[in-house]
Amino acid sequence: MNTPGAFFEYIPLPVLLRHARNTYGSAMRRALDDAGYDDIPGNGLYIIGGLALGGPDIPLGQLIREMRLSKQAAGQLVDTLVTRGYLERAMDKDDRRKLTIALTERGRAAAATQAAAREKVDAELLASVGQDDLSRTRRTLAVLCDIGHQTERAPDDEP
Amino acid sequence: MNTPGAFFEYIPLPVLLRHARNTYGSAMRRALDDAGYDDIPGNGLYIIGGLALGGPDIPLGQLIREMRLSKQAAGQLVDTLVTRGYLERAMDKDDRRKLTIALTERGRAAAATQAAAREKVDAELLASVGQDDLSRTRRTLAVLCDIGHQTERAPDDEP
DNA sequence: ATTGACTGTCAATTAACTTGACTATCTATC
DNA sequence: GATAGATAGTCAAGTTAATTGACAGTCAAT
Repeated sequence: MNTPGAFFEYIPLPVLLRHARNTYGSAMRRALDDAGYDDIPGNGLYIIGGLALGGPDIPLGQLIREMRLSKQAAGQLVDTLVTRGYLERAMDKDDRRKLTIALTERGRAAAATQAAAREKVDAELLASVGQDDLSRTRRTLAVLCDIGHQTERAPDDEP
Repeated sequence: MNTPGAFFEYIPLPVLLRHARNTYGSAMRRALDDAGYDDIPGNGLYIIGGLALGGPDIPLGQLIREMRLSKQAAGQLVDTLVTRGYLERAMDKDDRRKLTIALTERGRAAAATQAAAREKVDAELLASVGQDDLSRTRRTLAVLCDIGHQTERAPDDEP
């Protein structure tokens, strides 16, 4: 990719997906670093972004499954995000096994920074390829996600 | 994504990209596990797949930059892949600083398994969305990669 | 020859994730 | 209602992956 269009006549789709995802990842990471939110662990972006989108009452379990992370790892991740001031834990009053996580003020600010960086890339992409290709791409990616969900199991799924 | 089409009215592109990539990742990983190649570390797939594509003389440095990995981490990764019988190291005879890595027999077999798994997903995707959308998606993803390459630096880049 | 850039290694540390065992809470069945 | 099973999360220990910093060998250009 440093020698654009060379070497590989055919770049595998997973490699393209990885680099494309990385464009967003780097942009978001850099924006957050520049704004002083430089202590968010890797998957933290996923949680913070997901909470910002899904509202404060999004079930943690759903995010965990999407991330393919064991519940222990997720617990640790939430722990550090709480420690660093991005999240708050609270008990779910209907089901006291569950915990609810919500963004703090700092968390919301970080989420806003992250979303802005994402939208900036979105805008560049839209300007380059146009709305039609963008929509088709979205649809194609959604199909790809579904293909995965038909056969997969989470890391700590019981057989 | 476990509740398809629900909750989020708009799934951010980086999230879609992540899950789409994961479809390939899981499929490849499972195929390799089933075939007995169950000791390949995460980024090992990238190296093995990249070598299979680019021929035995692909510069390691290029793969490293694509992976955004420090050279030390790359060295360790190659180490374990050598230890586990997937790669061979050799000195570059023209520039004795460089080392060349090449797939062993076992490495080629693993690469073939991996490629087969990838192509199976490719085929499913093609059957679902058709060649036109697939090509447009590829092009869109390539644009996204380029957007990233305009502004980025590797993990251990000097300022 | 000597300086500087490049390629990779060594050693130690940190970060992220996993496994396994456990508690507490809810749900369903008897 | 008791109790068996499933669900949500925690605790602790261990493993793996990647980082940092210091270094040695090689090349290219004065």
